[in-house]
Amino acid sequence: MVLTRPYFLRPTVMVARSLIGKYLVRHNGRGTLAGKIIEVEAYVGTSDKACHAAKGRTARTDVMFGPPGVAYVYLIYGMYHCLNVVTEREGFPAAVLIRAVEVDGEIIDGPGRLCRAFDIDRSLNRLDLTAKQCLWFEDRGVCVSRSQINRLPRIGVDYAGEWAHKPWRFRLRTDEKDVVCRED
DNA sequence: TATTTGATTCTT
DNA sequence: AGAATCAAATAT
Repeated sequence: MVLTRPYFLRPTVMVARSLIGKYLVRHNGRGTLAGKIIEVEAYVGTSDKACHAAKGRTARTDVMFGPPGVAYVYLIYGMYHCLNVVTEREGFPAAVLIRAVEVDGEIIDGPGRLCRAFDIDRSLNRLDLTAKQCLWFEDRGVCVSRSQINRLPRIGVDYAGEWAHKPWRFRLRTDEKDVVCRED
């Protein structure tokens, strides 16, 4: 089932954690590719110094101020793209960065490599990810309990001072098998 | 208008 | 440890 707008209209950290185990699905001229999400990061509001929106509403960050469930794709270090999905209400800038997925048992680690594998670039910026066009999220019934998720500091945000330490990176544990499925 | 930097990755 | 490579932010 495709994740809809209300799913993303929630606190960003909650959306980030719940995206672990969901699927990212890409449909393009070469067919359809789906990957289980295993790592994400939350970026929350103008007070979060690591969030691009901390600089205010600019041409670049404008999309984060818009409605949730929309793609925010940007170019980093001149050569790699990063995929985010906008969260929370319109007017509150926040998003979740998709850092790693698993496709057919193979882990695609890192936002730049992920975007390369999924053929994602800035032409997909502002795409509605709830409209099932050429990129969307699916819940395929995979149950991930809180004990299977590691909370870690975000990567590459040392410049953000105190905000750099916030444990807003979520990664699926791969060292532990046969974890009982349970809601919490 | 010029310089610096960065939500990265690959090579040395 | 450093290069690749460029848009956006910041300094001048």
